[in-house]
Amino acid sequence: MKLQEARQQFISNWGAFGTHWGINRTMAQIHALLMISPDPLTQDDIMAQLDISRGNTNMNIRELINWGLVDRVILHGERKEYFTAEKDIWKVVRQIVKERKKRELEPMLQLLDKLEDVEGDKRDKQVKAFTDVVSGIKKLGKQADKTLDVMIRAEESWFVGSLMKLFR
Amino acid sequence: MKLQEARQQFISNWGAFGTHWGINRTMAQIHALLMISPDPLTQDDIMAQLDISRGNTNMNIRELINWGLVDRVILHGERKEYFTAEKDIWKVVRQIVKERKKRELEPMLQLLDKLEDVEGDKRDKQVKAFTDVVSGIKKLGKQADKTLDVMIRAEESWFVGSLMKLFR
DNA sequence: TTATATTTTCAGTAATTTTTGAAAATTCAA
DNA sequence: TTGAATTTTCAAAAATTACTGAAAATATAA
Repeated sequence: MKLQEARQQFISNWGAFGTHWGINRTMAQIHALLMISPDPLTQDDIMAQLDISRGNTNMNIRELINWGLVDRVILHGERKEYFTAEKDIWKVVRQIVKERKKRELEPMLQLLDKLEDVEGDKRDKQVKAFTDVVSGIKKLGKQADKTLDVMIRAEESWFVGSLMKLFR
Repeated sequence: MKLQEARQQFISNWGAFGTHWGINRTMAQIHALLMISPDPLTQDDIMAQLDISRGNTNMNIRELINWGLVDRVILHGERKEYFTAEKDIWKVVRQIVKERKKRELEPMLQLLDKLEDVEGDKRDKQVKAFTDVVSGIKKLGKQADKTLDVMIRAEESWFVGSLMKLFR
């Protein structure tokens, strides 16, 4: 397969993949494009390569910067801003995990704390079913929270090595 | 907090949570409702409690059944079908992991295999950047694939126990 | 069988999300 | 400063996704 075709396929599939994970298609495509681009790109490069509007490009780049997946780069003597993405996939995954933990897991755990001490007789089937499910989720969520904390701090070699031992 | 309010909050938040993970709101809400319901419910119960149409209810129940998260139940001497959801959150998570692995991770790995052997000189910066990223993702993906396989087969106690040791 | 209860389908509609593009704001070289 | 280059904003339009409700299909009791 030729490079150009392979790049297109990668970008398009990474975009489709994103939509299954609550990330919008364009944002995932910009991320894909920047990951496979050896040099930083300008907003106009991205617009041209993905054939999308200036506004769309700008908003999604900004969102990628918020997620910590893309950085602004100032190039010596250039007026325009350039953008670049982390290319080490392990670092990318860690960054995504870190953000999603903060944005989703932590608020969910807070909610569960509130919901767990619902009024009513634990003998009531309805009350029991509810609190059992809520505490189960809370327990698993707390475990996940701790595990992810360690993972976020870990080096790739350490993590993969440990997992290898654990999971053969 | 009163049970009814807590249930409402749980259902509504579980729905919002789902949308961040590529699952539609209603499907996640039906799942939430069934998880906290001690007894199986009919389609009409679900329609009434979530205030949604028959068609919507039916389609999303079927989808939940496809995901292996909800089961049809025939109740002795009853004409109507009843539905129930797995309440052990560890089993729920394992089932979701299993499905997503099959639906997303495996096809992605197949694609990466194809994309990895792109034509062209490895000295070419463009080619190198592309293949480096693709092989990096493939490597991590394969590791994840193996790890998840073991997780799917594991008992909760084994998994949590091992993680505890590993991650303090 | 037949009648009735129940489930499923799906075209049309509604709601939500994404994208555009032009105007406003900002930046920076001269 | 000024003004051209560049970035940002955001109302409106387009695209996508989800939902409704009634008709069709299916299942079951009599």
